[in-house]
Amino acid sequence: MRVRLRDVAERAGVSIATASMVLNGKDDSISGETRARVRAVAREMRYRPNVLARGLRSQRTRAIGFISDEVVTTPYAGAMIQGAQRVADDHGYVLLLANTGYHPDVEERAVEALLDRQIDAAVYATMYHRIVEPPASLADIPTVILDSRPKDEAAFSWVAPDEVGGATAAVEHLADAGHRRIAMINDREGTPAAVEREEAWRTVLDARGLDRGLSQLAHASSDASSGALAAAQLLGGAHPPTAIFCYNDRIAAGVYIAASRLGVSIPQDLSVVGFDNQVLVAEAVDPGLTSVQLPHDEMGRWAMEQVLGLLDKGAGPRGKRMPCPLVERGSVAPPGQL
Amino acid sequence: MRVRLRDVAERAGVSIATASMVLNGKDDSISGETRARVRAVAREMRYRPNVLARGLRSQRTRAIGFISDEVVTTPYAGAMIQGAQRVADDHGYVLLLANTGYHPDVEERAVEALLDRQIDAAVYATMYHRIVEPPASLADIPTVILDSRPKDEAAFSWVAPDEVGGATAAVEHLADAGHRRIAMINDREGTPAAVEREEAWRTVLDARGLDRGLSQLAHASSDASSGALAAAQLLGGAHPPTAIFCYNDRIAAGVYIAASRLGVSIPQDLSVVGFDNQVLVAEAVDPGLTSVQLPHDEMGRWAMEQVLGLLDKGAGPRGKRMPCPLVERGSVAPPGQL
DNA sequence: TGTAAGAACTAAATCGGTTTAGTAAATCGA
DNA sequence: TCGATTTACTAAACCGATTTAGTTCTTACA
Repeated sequence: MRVRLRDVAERAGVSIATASMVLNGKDDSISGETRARVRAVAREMRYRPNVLARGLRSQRTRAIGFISDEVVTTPYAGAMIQGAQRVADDHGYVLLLANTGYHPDVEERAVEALLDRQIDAAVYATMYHRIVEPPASLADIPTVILDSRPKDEAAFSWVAPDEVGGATAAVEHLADAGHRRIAMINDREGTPAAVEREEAWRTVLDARGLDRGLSQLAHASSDASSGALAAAQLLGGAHPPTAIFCYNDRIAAGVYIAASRLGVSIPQDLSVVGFDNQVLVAEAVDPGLTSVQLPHDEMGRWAMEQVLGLLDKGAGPRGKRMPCPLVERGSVAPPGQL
Repeated sequence: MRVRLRDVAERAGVSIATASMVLNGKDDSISGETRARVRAVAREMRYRPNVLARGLRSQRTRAIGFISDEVVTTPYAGAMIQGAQRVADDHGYVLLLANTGYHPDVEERAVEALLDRQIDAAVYATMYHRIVEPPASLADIPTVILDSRPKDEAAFSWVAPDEVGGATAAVEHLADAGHRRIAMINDREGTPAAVEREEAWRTVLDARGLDRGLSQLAHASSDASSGALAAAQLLGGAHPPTAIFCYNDRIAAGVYIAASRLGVSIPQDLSVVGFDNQVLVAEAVDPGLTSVQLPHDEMGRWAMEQVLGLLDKGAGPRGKRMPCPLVERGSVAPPGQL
């Protein structure tokens, strides 16, 4: 059997109450001698408190619920869990995982299951940046939203990528290289990520006085073959772009495919910038893809720090946009003369 | 506050004991009328048992620890967690997550933290197939190893990919297409995965009477640029292979890069098969990469089913090799005539 | 008619801690 | 020197369930 507090107390010749207080640092009124003895015995017997019993009485379990739609499955997502996990671990907290798979019923059940376990707080993570409305039952405990924004910003803290900043850096990088016909292939769905990245693209073009008429916008669904189709159209037009800013790396991979089929070489004839910085994709293509990094790890850390902060300082909800740095590889060069 | 069992009992006009028995189905000696009343009241008051209290008394928490080295971070890994999660969820269990990041101290601490929470059983998952020795403290509860094999096979159940089966299918697929000079680029580390895949490659070559002297073996570290180097060497030799079987998809991506630089076209001049079936990579290249799939989801499910089985049937430890199907895309064709 | 057996419940112990309300002895101030 | 604090500790309540050992009240049988 496990060593119980009672065992420690008996061996140290003190009451359970005394042992408890010593081991929890509430030992203002315990003599140094007793204190030392209890500590020594506990260590010697390798005492570890039963977290269930403790939680039952004190109503704090040092467990944080991590609720995600499909986050766990996506290649980006690991870093979010990882970031959150590390911070939790540093503070002696544990992560309780629940996957909901988009289904509201499942989500409801999953959240209930976590609440039944008396989680102290929750992180509500999503696979991609969007507007979410977490289940009502989460309102009872500190909850922060990870990689999305809440419908009601006053109700929850949140972190999301600074899409505008990242996209701006990407397009400016192309403009700085000398490009004047910078196309964009955006995602077909009007997600916040898509809207904000497109907006940033437009803003930079305007600011630089680049002809929007020649800097075309195309759409694709988020995979390579659809990206290839869109790119082929763009490149086959009358005034083909010399650079393409892609909604994500998978679409960018499609651009590589189309370019290679059309005999357009990257980066000599065409510069490409992606988004997500999925190393697997970015390094699988030649030349390596310059891409905007989504700060998953940082967001995960921030979310967990925020949630722990809410737990003891009890501050109000806050929102945070996490910077998205541009990672340069070999897919951008000055435009050739056409 | 939450509704407690006491509240339900009071409202239903019965003792706490009676209410408990009814709601747990131990109601052999409870009248149908009382039974119905308690059930109705519980539903009406939306009663949910406090899992901590229950676990404290009954010593079963319906929580399974999921311990992983870095599993959470890798793109393959999500599917393992997902598979395990789903099965756990179906049986009313919850997953408690711990990441250890290879560090033995951290691992020790993480496992202790889970044990403190009275997990009923554990899944010990790894990022890649190898031989592991889980911490001793896990011996006290049912534990199954996911994506690796234990040093002591009598001590733990385990699931690992059927590397030999998958690799055999891959090489036979190439041989069936007519190739006689099938090279392999293996991983530099001698992991079980590498050893077994190479062994399968040799076996097929022998069985088919293919000249091993011409079917060369090269090595690379598991990334695209290293793969490209190895492929360039292979393709620049006196009798270049007409097909390459790669240790993984990242190396295969490197083969694409080398081939394109050397003007070797896939699949006309060179067929390629990868391993892992990382969709992001396999679809980012053109033509799509034929690859052997690692059955992460299935392994996750199997591990969780096994762990739950151990929990109530208490059977002995078992090992399982999960089949790795070949996923065909466009990277294999009959060899050109040289 | 008396009693053993069964049906339908309930009181109380228990799980392993935390926390509150006390208590006995030592120290202090007047 | 005596009541008031302070110091150092402990008994017991409590958290919210499960579970064991009874306790009534019927019913059945001899």
